Amino acid sequence: MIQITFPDGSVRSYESGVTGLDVAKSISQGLAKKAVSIKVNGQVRDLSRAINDDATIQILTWDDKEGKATFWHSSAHLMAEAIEALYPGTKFGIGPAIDQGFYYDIDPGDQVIGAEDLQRIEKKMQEMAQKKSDYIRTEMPKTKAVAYFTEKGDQYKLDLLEDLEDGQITFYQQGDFTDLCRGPHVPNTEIIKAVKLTNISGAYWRGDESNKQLTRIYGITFPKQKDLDEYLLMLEEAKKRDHRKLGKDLEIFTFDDDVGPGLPLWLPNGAFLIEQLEWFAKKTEEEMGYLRVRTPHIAKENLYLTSGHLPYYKESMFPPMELDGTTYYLKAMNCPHHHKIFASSPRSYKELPLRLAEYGTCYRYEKSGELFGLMRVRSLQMNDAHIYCTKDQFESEFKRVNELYLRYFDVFGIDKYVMRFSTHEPSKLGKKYVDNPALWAETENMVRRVLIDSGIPYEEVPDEAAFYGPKIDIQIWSAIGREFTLATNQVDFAQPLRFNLTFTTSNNENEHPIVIHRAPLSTHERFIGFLLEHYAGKFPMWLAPKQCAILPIADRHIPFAQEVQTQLKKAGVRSQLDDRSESIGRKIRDAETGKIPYMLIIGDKEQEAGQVAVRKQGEGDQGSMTVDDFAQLIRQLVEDMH
RNA sequence: GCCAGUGUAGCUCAGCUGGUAGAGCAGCUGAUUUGUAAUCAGCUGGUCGGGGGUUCGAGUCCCUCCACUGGCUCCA
Repeated sequence: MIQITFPDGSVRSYESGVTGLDVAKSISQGLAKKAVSIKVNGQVRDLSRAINDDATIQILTWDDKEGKATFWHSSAHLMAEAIEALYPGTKFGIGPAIDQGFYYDIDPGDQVIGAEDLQRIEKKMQEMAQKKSDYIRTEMPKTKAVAYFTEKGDQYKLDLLEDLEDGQITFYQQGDFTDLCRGPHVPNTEIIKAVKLTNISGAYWRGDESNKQLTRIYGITFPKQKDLDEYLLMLEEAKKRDHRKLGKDLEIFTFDDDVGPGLPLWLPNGAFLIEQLEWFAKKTEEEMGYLRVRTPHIAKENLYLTSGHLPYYKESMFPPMELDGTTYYLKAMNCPHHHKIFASSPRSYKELPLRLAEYGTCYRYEKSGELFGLMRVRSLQMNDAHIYCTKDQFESEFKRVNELYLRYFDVFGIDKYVMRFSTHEPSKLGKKYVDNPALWAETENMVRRVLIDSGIPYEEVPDEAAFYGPKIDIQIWSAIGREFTLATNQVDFAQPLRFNLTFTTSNNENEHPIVIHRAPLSTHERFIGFLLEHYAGKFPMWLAPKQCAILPIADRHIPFAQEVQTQLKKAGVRSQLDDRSESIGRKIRDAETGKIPYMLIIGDKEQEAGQVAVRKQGEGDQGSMTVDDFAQLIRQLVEDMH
């Protein structure tokens, strides 16, 4: 007999060799039906595998994150089975579960699988799922596994096998499909009730651009049709938040073929947002001791040779311009210009930390396939600043920058993000990274300490640092789920050396400062794209281009409405007057869909009482009040930044 | 850049197997003067992404370029 400990701490005795499914059944039939896999001593396994020793277990279902992973991984196999049946000779790469579903990378050879094939595959999967095929786990020696895939001619699986240790290789089979796989899997296909293949795209084998591009098919499956319906509904809702749609509807920005891809044109509403953000950033930065500078959009090649960017970054820069025998580049980053400002006069330790800030305009030649609305563009304006400090000041300066981030995040209500701490890979010193092991270790430790001291949860990712130092990034997700770096905060001990930036210490010695690159409000482009989605177009009062719409009921109310507008303008409230000969219902509808926070309805009653009837966007009638009271309400909301 | 797809009026979209463009909204004009999410009528508007080809004839078929979309790769 063995002792099995459950998540609630209770312990039961079972025969040695009992399977996960038996254990689930012993608790309840319901659980046994829902169970997809089992966690045994922290390791997720098939329900059918025997448990031979005392163990702590947890039966996993669809409701568990790891249960979903099992479910989707098995679904990927089901999709592969369907593809093999429909497109014989297809070779298979990898087919993992992901956050929202699964994918399989396949090589259909000469056959082309396009979007219209997805429904066919979906149907086949549903048919196959109903056959209730068991997922059968087998083990075989590597030599036999190699022989199997050699016979099948699947070079991808052979490629994967090469990296596996000798010994027993596990396979899973369901129906006629057999796959090299670590597992685990659901007991049988029947549990997969609803299938949706979401999209199809290319993906390089093993993520390497120099490898062959395979066809990747993404899908998602559910144990109930209702879950799928809900998921599809959620996708629809997300599309409504897409900044590209909102940006068009709310007249924030546009693109034009004659201007060029990735070069946004800011419409008046967008320009207003930019100016409000700049006002806010400048005010905040001034409070925190930053000095504002301004630099040109281009510079000589030499500047980027000195900075070290050119070899690393050339592909991302616009092609050079030749002027009078000299090569110029459009700037892709502001730091070299700022370093030159630091270098423009002898610096004393008494001046440090020196914080130079600029909403600098940069141009980056992003590959055409990478452009994405406002989130990924070729002209961008960065909320940039460079802080030059001594090693002793570094930790407190870095901390101050973090505090600035948190302050901003509080103002904008940004709570769904991941703080990512990127460190270097010691074996790549001198290649990918500047060769200064001591400074890497020292600064990485300082950054880590700041994060821990501030109690900020973070994820550490090795080998993702900038070439000049470690960094932290704030990762966010767009409405349609694409990941972006919103803000960044980077340490740089390399460029001060390259530019030979120095300051005089209190001992009258020359020393190199450390530089912190920071862009807490990202770029105007990405930040406004993010805000559009974050607020679903309903900007807080201080950012709303129009704070209220004045809606006269009949034409005879227009003169009073104009008076109201004048009065509001004097009080600093931004309004828009709808003097069309339209019904009040229509005017309200247009203001509602235009996401204007407040509507002021003016009819006979209001005119007589010298008041306005206030309606709040999305909420409805709020009753009447005087214009002064309304202006006061708006001013208060602006002040609270709500 | 790569793979797959899309590209018809300002916007959202019809247009079957090739016979030479259509709706709703927006816009303009007029009527209407409205009480909390679309008043009515008339009119304007497109070298069907650009170029080339096949054909008696191309929005529809082929080639090519451009842009966009979904991913991959890469990054604020």
